[in-house]
Amino acid sequence: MNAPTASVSLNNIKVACSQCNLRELCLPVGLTEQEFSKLDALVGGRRKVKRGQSLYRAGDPFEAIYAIRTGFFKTDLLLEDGREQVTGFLMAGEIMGMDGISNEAHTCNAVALEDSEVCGIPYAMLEQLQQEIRALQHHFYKVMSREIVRDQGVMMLLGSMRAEERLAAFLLNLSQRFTARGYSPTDFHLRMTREEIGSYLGLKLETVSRALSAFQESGLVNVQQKHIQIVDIDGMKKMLSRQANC
Amino acid sequence: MNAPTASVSLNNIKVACSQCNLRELCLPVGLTEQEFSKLDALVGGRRKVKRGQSLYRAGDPFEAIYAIRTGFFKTDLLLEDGREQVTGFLMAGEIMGMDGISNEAHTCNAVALEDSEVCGIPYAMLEQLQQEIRALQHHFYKVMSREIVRDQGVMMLLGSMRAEERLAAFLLNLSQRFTARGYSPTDFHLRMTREEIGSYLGLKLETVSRALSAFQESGLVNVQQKHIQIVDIDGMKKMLSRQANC
DNA sequence: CGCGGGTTTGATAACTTTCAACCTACGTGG
DNA sequence: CCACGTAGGTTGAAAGTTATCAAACCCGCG
Repeated sequence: MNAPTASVSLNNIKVACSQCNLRELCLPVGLTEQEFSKLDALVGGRRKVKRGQSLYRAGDPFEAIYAIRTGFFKTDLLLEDGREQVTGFLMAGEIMGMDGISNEAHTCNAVALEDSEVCGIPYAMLEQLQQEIRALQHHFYKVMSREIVRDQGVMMLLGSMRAEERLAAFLLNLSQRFTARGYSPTDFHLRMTREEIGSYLGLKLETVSRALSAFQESGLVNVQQKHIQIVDIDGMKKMLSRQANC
Repeated sequence: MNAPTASVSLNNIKVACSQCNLRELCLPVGLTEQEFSKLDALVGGRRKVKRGQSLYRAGDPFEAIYAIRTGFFKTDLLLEDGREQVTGFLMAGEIMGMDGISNEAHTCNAVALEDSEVCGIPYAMLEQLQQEIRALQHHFYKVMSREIVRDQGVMMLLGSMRAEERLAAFLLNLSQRFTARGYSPTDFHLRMTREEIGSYLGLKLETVSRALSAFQESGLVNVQQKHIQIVDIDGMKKMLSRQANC
């Protein structure tokens, strides 16, 4: 057993991307061993973020992007009057902070919704490494592009759906992302409050609550506080295509 | 006079980025002459798109991104039921098509709202050239990041503003972009219909029309069909910060 | 055991959409 | 060159959806 000695600080434990069970979510496939070892050297190390704490705040100088190892985050913007607009919810394997590239400062806040751990990837080094690993460059463009496509989807949701449709789309999206991580597609725990869901969906918290109650009423879901059980996932999907029938 | 012979097809006229008066909008600053000549070789050539025509459609294989030389575009998604969601309006110097990187296919349609001309930039070659010109890599990441930030702004608009606030934000955004291109900040021509504005802002065309009428009523703007004259630009800006006072 | 954040539910108000009629400008073809 | 057709725009009244305000509830935690 190679137990670490006391002199090895926990902070020095580097992430080994090559060993990470999330690498298929966050890295390109088909890297060589050599490429992996370069990558392992790049990743700056893990950082724990306690529930409620910020990983970064709007205005902070941009230095790194972050891959979530464990936990759950929201990103939001604060308006002058103190109201917040949640712009995204992020889970393990997803990448945060790319908004900061354009101005060399973050434009939103990233707040942990549960105790979480992230891998920091210093951006300057990432740009450097992309010169050496073409697959990484290609992959990273894809990641950013995916973010743009995701945002377009949210714009569509906010621009053209009604409250219940928005909530159905939201739950189905979560379901799909949990599935991709090996969790149940139909049973999950909401890490965010109704107010945060509402902010993300452009609704008030009461409206979110009412929509959930309505779904329960129709037998689409069981809601117990933050625990959601999707009973009729096809019925939920029909809520989205329903617009096609009007 | 070096008049082209008949054998010189118009299609062969290459763009010279180094000569383009929009290069400051679309390229990094500080490129060397040598770098510029590489770039000139890269850009695939101009393409004219007549009003109403598509530059690309959702589902088209992704081959290139496009910089707008002249004209005006909208990007939109078509829902199953035929309704459209406009996701952006783009003008000279702006770059389109980055949504296509993630799936190697475009996810939206790009339609010219007036006779336009674009520079196609084959994506594979762009990735290649970034290996040679670091400044280009950095710049292009910034462009994509800016797109993400822009989308966040739209999400905020759709998620937390009322009809008149949305329209005010929209007009001020146009004003600012026209200004950056040397046009009047207060006098401009809308290239899109009320319906397209409405789709972009998550409103019905009648609501857009009413909001414009209300602005005219309050002496904020003069509206004559598609010609907009902003009379009280500070008043418009107050419409946005107004939320802070409630 | 009680407090407080988060949630649910009801009644009312505010906003936006819908439906409908009418108007305006522009391009086409006689 | 003018008339007419049509797409786009404006306005009004009614309906629908969501927000707001208010009260009560639930549950975890100190």
